[in-house]
Amino acid sequence: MNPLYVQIKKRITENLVGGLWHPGQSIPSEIELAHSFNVSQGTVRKAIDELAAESILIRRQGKGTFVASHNEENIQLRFLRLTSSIGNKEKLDNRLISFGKEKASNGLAKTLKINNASTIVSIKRVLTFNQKPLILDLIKVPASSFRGLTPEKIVEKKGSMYRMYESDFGIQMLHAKEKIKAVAANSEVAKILGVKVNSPILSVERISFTYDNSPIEWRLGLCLTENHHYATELE
Amino acid sequence: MNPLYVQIKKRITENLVGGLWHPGQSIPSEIELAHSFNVSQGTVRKAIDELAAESILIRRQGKGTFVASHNEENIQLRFLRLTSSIGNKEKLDNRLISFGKEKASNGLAKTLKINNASTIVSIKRVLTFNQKPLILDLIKVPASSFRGLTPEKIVEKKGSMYRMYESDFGIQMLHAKEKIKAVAANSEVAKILGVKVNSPILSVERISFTYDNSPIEWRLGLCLTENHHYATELE
DNA sequence: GAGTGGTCTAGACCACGGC
DNA sequence: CCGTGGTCTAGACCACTCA
Repeated sequence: MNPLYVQIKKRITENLVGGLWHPGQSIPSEIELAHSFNVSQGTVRKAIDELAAESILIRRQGKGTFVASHNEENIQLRFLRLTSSIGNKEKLDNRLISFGKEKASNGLAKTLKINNASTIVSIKRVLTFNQKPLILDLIKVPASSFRGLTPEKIVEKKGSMYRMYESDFGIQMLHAKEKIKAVAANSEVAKILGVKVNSPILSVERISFTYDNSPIEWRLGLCLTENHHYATELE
Repeated sequence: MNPLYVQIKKRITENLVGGLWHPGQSIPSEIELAHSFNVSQGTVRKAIDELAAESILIRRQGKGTFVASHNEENIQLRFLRLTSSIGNKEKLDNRLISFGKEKASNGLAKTLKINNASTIVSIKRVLTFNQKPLILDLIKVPASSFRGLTPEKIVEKKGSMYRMYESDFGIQMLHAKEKIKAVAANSEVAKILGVKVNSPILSVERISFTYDNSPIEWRLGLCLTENHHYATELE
């Protein structure tokens, strides 16, 4: 049998998945949860501690515990690790290049855990900072999870796909795995990003997950790193 | 005033810095620590919890709490994020290219928090996997912290600088920050890594820290990513 | 069986935010 | 002022390791 706090953690997660508590809103207080789950406050605390460490919940002293959201005022683009090397604030923009549906390849179907040849939505877009192209994104998501996804919705949210997934489809990105390589720009990429063919490009392949480690988006980001870098920390 | 458990955490850290407890060895039990610090076991527990989360201590149920070490049997190269894309186990090797002393540039002095033009040890080496060159490392550390560092010591430890820092100099690397870019190979790099000039190369700049966030090593890793990738997770 | 970390409880008090 | 999360305590019991 699992420890009690793990069971509580699971029940809280179920409430989040089930849509009982919504992103940005507060969940019941620790004392209330302790009563409704018939455990001590300390046990609820430990469960919430872990969820907070995973950035699924956010504690605010004196106010309550809140469901994490991509729609927060301050933090936009929670998953964007690319930052300017010279440190100036920059204006982000989003230009859609193509939008269409296609059949998933076997490899993609496997990583997204969907049936072979399922329909997926394929999106190509460019992120620009200060008018200059910076990242070419190729994004693929299962069509079944995103019925009603249109080019207009992408343009509307100005770059933050995850905000849109959350507010328009009730799907929350919680964590992601990335594989990073250095590659040479081919002619198409070079043209879109405005560099010479064979210029070095940072390739960032990402698989994003929602609750219970379900993969929900595959993405390939091709980034210019002349004046920017991908920042990370090791422990 | 800081919370009690933060004070306890600090006192435990001081014992680690002061060399009272050594890497790989166990520290006193929670109950003993609680008595000697005159606090409850729960408070010691919370302090240790945080240190364990930072990979500074390692808990082992039934055995005790241990000081983390780079000399662990299983985990070698704790900070190496580059892995094979095809997933086969590979044999790592280490070839020293150059070893010398020089004056720190102003920029380097600033990042390592040492005086301008202090003496630093500069090391160039290649890591090979399965006989093929994979990473060209340029490493710079303050000479004052590593008196007696010789080329022989580097060759001896076969690649793990951090093991050597720990066992030969009592300096423990705890965490690091990295900046990643894609760059083009210049002629020297191309020659050493065995690729064409202007091939795309993954550039990983790392600053490593010991206790209290003191920087102790600057490193630039130039990696081939044809068959390998840098792996990371986002939360 | 003795000793370690891991879980759980109950209750007290503190620090912060907002009415 | 009240309700929230944050800290601290004391004590009970469980789960694991090793002699």
